[in-house]
Amino acid sequence: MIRDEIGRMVQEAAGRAQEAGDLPAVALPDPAAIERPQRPEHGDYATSLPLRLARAARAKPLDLGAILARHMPASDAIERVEVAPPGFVNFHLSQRWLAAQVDEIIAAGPAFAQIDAGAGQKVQVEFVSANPTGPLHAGNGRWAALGSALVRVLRAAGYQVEAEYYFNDAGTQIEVFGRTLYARYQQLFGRDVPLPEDGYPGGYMADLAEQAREKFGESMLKPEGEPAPEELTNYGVEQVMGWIRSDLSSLGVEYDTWYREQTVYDSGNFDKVMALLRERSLVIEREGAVWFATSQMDADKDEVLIRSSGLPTYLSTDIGYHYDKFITRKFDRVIDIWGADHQGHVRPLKLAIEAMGLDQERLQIIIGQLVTLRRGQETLKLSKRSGDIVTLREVIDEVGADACLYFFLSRSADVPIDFDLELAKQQSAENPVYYIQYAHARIAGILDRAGDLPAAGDGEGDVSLLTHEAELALIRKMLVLPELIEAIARTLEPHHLPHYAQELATSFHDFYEKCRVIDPEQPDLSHARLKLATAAKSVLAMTLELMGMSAPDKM
RNA sequence: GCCCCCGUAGCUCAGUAGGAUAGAGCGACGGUUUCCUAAACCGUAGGUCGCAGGUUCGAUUCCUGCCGGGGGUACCA
Repeated sequence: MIRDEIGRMVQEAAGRAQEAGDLPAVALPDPAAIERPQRPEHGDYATSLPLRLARAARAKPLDLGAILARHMPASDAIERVEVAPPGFVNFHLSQRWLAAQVDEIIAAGPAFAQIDAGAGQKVQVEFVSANPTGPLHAGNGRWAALGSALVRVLRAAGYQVEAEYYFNDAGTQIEVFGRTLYARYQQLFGRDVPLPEDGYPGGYMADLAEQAREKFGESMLKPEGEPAPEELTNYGVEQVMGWIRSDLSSLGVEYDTWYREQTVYDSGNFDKVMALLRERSLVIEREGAVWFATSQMDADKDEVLIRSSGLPTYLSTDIGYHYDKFITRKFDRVIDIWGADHQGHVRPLKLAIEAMGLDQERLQIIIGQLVTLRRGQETLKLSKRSGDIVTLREVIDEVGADACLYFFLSRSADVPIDFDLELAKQQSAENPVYYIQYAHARIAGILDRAGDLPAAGDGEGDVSLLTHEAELALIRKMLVLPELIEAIARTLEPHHLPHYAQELATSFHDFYEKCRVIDPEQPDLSHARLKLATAAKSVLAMTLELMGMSAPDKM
């Protein structure tokens, strides 16, 4: 990345200046902070190092800037180095170097978006992980979009990434699910059985019971008063898991591992981690329950691990699950994406990680604010337990997978989303999604017609002919992608991706208006522009792919 | 009460580990097509960055307090 190269050059300049005695031996920031100025006249990159060093060096920022500029190593990429008040050093890329990047981008192909920030570190990203007690609802789509984009970006950034879905196929909610299903099933045979009070009221449970009847006939019917047969519950859970997988798949979201909660027990990891916590005297028994003594650590209250009923809590299995992630499967880093309604679990789980003797920092939990769904004025509930849900499937069918991904991805995880289905449908015609995809389709159209053009003088097209402002602006925009990937991998904030895609499309559309690509009168320039279009198509496609969106050749 | 997140243009939101004159989309208003897709382009209007202090050469960005909104504070997940 040219940005990093400039950073190294600035450091080198500072080092040389110190050797030459022009700059006092003050500590230099590592690495030198390179920014992108907001205004074009301030160049492509800038550093405020002079302002930062002024105090320690007891010198005027402008003088320091001049010293740095004087000691900057020569580079083909940089045409001009300027010192600007109050103490910036601005770097202008050379037009020739910029134009040459078009060939570089084409030659690199997908590797253009590949950087090595991760150095092969093993990272797991776990997301969605909704209970298999009902179909995914619209809000779950947010975590699907965010998580899958993050996985792709981290891979591009050189991490070895595994995407994982955690199925809570054991525990209280499954038991309730089973009772509800069995009640629905019995009703089909005329038994007057009420739905459990705490059960799942959604209509899909009745559909599921109907399916069960088709499969099992009445063989699941047990004598009155007996509990729900395990086989029926398992059947229901498997069905729901199938729905979930297929919904995610139609969003283009792929997982490497579908992990089952039951595995935490079967593998012995649950017992191991409980024993570990006991060894460290962090487990106490009180009021008939077993507690994790987090108040002895950095918390103001203890947490229940095993209820007085003997059943483990969600927290305790999650602790076992994370023991499995770190100890058994040896991930260097684990990223969990949770909704804000789970934020209370962050502290206790992190304390458990610490209790295992691991650095808390290895577990990063992204807390995303919740999605509320509305249809016009009517606010819709997004809870399986309250019954009336809007499924992710409905949203995908109504607004399309691409628009859905784009919408969920374009907002920071820190802000709640108010999703208006009516509005989403209305706006789908003038959606940014189409704006971006249209740019890709436009290029495909141009490349299709390129055959009509006479051959270029040099046989392939000399990119140094690309000197128009709009051409250079497009190239500059393309060069942002690797920097963006680095930033997203560092901040775990993929919402920059849609904004970038939009800017890139704008740069292309602007170029398209101002520079005619296919012009038989100017074959050399045309071939150079075809290369630029080819490179832009490639970068656009990579950006769309990182978001999980399609890049159509025709619209 | 305590903890977490948010408050930026009429609306929806960006602002990339404090930087130089705060941006985009939509909406509003006005323009652009003998020419590769007008699902496009160009222009105009629109802001005391919730309020008040503090740190700093410099704060939308960091700290404190207040106001407003969302979430959490269960032997639910």
